[in-house]
Amino acid sequence: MATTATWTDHALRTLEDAGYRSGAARAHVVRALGRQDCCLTARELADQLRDGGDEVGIASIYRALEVLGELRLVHRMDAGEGVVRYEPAMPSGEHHHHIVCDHCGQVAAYEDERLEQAIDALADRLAWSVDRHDVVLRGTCPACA
Amino acid sequence: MATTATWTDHALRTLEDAGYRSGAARAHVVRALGRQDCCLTARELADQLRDGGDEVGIASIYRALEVLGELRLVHRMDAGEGVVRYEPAMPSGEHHHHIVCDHCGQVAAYEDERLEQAIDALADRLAWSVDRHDVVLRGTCPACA
DNA sequence: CTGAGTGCAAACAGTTTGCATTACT
DNA sequence: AGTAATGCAAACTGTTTGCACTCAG
Repeated sequence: MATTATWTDHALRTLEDAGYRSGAARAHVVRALGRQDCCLTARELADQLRDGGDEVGIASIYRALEVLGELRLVHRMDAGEGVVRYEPAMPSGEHHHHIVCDHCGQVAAYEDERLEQAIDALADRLAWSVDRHDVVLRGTCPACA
Repeated sequence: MATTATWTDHALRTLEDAGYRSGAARAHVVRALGRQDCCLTARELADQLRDGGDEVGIASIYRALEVLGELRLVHRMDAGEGVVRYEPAMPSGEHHHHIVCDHCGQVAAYEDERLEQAIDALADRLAWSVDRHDVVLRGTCPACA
């Protein structure tokens, strides 16, 4: 992820601008998220931080993720197996979607412009105001096939 | 749902063909699902059954839903707020997707042919074998706007 | 100094599992 | 008769909350 520093800085600044005080736990969470290139769970985040010597209480991780989600700095994504995954959300709105392997549980990312266009066109047709979307594909990954 | 009886019968027959014995709890779950036109949670299912005088233990409901899911008779869908929703899956493969209101939590269904085509084309391009997909839109419903 | 931020442990909600009982086949 | 299906209650898992303590502003 070429934009690692960019997102981290953007996130920290957005937090400050929104009036949040700076604290160690939240900053660690932000920095760890900035290093990711795809989604991860709260536990995975906790494990990474602990392994990196920056142990953060799980409650603080959830609280940080909640705030980041409200500020639209992270995107919550639900692979559908009872765990929520989180990933940094680019301010540009650029994003990808996920495909999950039914056998090994692996989660991969993909992008597709035509899909985005279809969703935009659909959103215009609906009486709702649509501001986000998730497309989760499921199937079998090449390794499990 | 014009296909209520059809789906219920299809499901009961598929269960029998798969070698499952017929039992009251599972049959009640199947019949209740056959009456739905959109997704509902295990608890909602339990409440409906209880209100209809057919009380079924929550464990049996989950076990029935698990079996039905394996047989591809129900589709699990995750609105992303910590509860799994289930809905009957048509043998034809015909299906719809969902849009969730951020404010009131309402879940509505929609269909879009162009979206399906985009996903089919995308699936062909990927090295994975894709057999299901979910598209969840989020935003604000007309009532909350 | 004051209150936001943090961590721990307890509380919670949804789901799953162990086990004794019931009832298809 | 034998075994799958069921229901209850206990166990589990991921997430949230209450509360005392710390630290940024």
